[in-house]
Amino acid sequence: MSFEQLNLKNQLCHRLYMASNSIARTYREPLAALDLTYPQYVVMMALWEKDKVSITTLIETTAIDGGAMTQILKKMTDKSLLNVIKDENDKRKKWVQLTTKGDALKREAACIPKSIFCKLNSLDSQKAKQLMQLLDLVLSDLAD
Amino acid sequence: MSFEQLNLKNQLCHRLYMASNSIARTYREPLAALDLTYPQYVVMMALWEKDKVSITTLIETTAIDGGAMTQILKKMTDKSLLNVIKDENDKRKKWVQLTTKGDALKREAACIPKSIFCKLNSLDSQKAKQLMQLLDLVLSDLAD
DNA sequence: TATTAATAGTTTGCATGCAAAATAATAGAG
DNA sequence: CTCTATTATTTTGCATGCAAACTATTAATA
Repeated sequence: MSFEQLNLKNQLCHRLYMASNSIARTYREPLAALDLTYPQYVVMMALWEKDKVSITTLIETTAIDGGAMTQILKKMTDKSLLNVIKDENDKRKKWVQLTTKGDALKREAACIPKSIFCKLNSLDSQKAKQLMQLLDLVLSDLAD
Repeated sequence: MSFEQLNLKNQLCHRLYMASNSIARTYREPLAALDLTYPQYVVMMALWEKDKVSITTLIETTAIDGGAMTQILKKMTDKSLLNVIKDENDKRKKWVQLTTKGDALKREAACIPKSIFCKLNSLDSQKAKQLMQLLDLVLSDLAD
């Protein structure tokens, strides 16, 4: 009885695990310059794209864990990047809104995507697009 | 000035982040049945493929953080899945070796890869292979 | 309307990932 | 053969990811 299907080299999951960690690690340095962690950067990107959203929406958009989100928003509030505002009508709900400082940070972050992409020498635009499409297939298949 | 490059939809890293978390989450249930976490499962796969390796080798093979590895091996030792043995000659070095129980677990794990792959309906063998190759490009580009 | 179900967020406990510092021991250079 | 550099592993501190329990509110229903 062979167990080739258990070889690490055949595991898509392990490739994803390594690639995801590897690329997140690559972001560490440039993001440290902005005093942001990777998940915090994801939150910022979400808000730069659409500001003033509910926490639930932010969780859906970023795919960041709800429990972690509470802590992340707390830290980002401490850094004056955003404010969390209670909804007047629905007292369960809260809104997240960038501060002027948070919005302005967008300009400093603008160069990051390109600087990362430049390190991916083997990946031209077409392959990057292809990779994203394949990842989207995985995501839609595993969607709850 | 546009900031499209910062849109979440254009971020390869965010796709990887979501896909990696998503697939690891998918493994949780089947692995819980074996009382294994995902990184512990990766360690097991590495050892099923090649037993009796040094911790350094195991870290390289699995791409698991060294600091985390110490804890993981401790927990797996407590579960009698493996033993960590000091090297006689080089007292810095340690060897990791599966127990009979640890080796036997391979038979129960053998069905897991297929059960996961079955959930990836959109991903036929060819696309899976393609995806792995693209991920390998990313990995080699970002290799230290 | 009194109850019950569903929502929106937070908290908690556990398991990493990661960088940096700390230990211990072997290898190398002079 | 010392002194120093390198190697192997552990420890520490911080930031999540995740499941489950918990709190506070609002919605739905009998």
